Amino acid sequence: MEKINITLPDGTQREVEKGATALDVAKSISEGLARNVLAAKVNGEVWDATRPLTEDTTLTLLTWNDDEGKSTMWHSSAHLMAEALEALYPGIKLGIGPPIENGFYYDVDFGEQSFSSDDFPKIEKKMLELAREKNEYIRKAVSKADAVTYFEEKGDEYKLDLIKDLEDGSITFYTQGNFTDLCRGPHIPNTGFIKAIKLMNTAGAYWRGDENSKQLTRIYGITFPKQKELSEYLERLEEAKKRDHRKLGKELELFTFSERVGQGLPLWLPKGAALRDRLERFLKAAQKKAGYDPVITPHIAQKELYECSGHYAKYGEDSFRPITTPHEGEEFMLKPMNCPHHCEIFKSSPHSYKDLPIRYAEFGTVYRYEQSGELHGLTRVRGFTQDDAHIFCTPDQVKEEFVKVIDLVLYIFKTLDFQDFTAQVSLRDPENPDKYIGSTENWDKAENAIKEAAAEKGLKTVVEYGEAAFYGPKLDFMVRDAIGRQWQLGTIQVDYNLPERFELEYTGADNQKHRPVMIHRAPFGSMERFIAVLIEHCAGKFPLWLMAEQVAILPISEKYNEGAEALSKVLNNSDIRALVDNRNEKIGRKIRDTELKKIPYMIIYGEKEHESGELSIRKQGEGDVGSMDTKAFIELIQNEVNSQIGEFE
RNA sequence: GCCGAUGUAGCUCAGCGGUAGAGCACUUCCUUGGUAAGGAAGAGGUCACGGGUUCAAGUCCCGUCAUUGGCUCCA
Repeated sequence: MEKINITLPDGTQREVEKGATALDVAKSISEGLARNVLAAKVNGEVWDATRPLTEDTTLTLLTWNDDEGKSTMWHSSAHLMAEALEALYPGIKLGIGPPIENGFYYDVDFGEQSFSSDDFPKIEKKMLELAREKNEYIRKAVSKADAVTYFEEKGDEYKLDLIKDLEDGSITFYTQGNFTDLCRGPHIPNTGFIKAIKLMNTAGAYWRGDENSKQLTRIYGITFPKQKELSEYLERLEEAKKRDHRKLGKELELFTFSERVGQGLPLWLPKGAALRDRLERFLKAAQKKAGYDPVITPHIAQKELYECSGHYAKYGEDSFRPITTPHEGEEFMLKPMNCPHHCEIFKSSPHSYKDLPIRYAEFGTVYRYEQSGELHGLTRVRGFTQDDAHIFCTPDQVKEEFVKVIDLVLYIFKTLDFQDFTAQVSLRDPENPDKYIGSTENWDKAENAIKEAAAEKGLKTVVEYGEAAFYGPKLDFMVRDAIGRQWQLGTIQVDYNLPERFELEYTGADNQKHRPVMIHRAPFGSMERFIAVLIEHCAGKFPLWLMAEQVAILPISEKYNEGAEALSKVLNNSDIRALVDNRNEKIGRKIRDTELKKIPYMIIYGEKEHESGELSIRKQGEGDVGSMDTKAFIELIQNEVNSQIGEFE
């Protein structure tokens, strides 16, 4: 019998018979491992664990602990759901059923049959039933003609549409139980690995994402190898729901919306405005140190400005319509971007290379007509404020400026406790060099500058080719919040387009005119979005320095209201935001209400404190933390605030 | 924008053809209490808006608006 060599990830080698499978290899290591193998990575490609190996191979066994193992299982789960659906709804047609980040979906055309999420339990039950049969997923290569015949007989036009684009000889079917699907695989060995099943929701989805095509019913689901993991997943979803910024924003009285004001136009309530103001002042202080010059520009501008910038041609149709003057019929647009205004500021006077870089910063409110279905709390709105700045510099200064902006972003992330983040570097699509404006030399220079700056700062980066804007490469910061969700926040973008369009120039050392490079940057991104993410990240328990109400003084009875008021004045004079709960309520009640408002510190104030001057302190979420005098308490708060904000160097 | 769901008191929700409900919040009174809900009374609603069906409509039907889960989009 012929032998082949298997190299495992730890470098060890094994000799097995030709035609052995990854599962066989797993068995030769341990039975326990074999029971957990979902798929295998064979020379870098994910395969069925049951597919025969025919040549020397480097092999990684994939289990539930590997992302590829999970997605294989979810892909197989999509097939299992399709099998259950076919059994329960004969005659349905199937679109595509891929794994996604959390689970899988399948797009289904139910034809005349009615379907709703009320049917989920029935389907889940059927899926479990089929899973217990431990049906194997069997791979079979078919010719294009046979594939077409199969789905013609089945009458599934979607699969036929898919086959149309496939090359003869590359087509495979997978069969488990009574269900056969067009599929490139891979799959788990059998359905028995699927132990816990939950269908999540349904949604309309166009065939091939084209809104002119038929709309199918997309069913989302997720499966696990253990019931316990499903429960944990559902708990995490519950936790996310509790942290939802829309819910907390209402409870903590941060912001609201009004139908009469309009969709996607947030109204900041006093506490939310105070929070936002504190964040803005924090960034302004850092930007001052970093050499930014604050500027202020109006909310509207002549349409011509955006024709010049090119924004009108690209987005004009999907923007708020222009505002017109009463008589002359001049057209003005609500500003969708601050950059054209800043370009005009740059142009207002001549510049020498000695002036560069020039950094104009503005908390600029912009308005964009987002599709109504896209609006979502504070994360997707129609009017929002960018912590915008535009840096005008020479091509040689790009890297240094990038490094400085990264420093600023890192300072913010550190202060607000976003510890887990990655930087996405978006570069040109090497296949389509003509898509981009600006010289190849400048692009090379800028792309290298970004990569070098990111490397110098030790950022964890992901490089995406083809994700650059047509006007320049960019660096986006993706943060992971406290419960593991990813959000895109800050962005730094190089721009060759606007300096060109606005004919910006500076005089170089050679006494010639040169075109500056522009860098757009927004460390928060937008105040709205950032605050939404911050709320969800800290579950509404903001760091002390950001809290609108830092300390609640709770008098034991009305007799001590006066003393409590006096104490609050002392604290307020030391820049501590304190309030007195002077309601006619018992202390237990006041503590409870204060806890729910997430106020970080409480001072219980009664006879004992009034006499001794020693304050009884409670910390939110922790309870009684002992007593101290007023001076010590003030220091405690001030030290905590100072340690949270730190210094931007 | 498209498909589905939802819209009842400040908030969370029940009611689903026959006189608008609960809990919390709010107001007043009683109580003046020591570490997560003291007691009583009261006030509060054109049941999102506009049409229709019906003797009778939060309740059934249609439209609009908004919210929401997705899809498409995102300077």
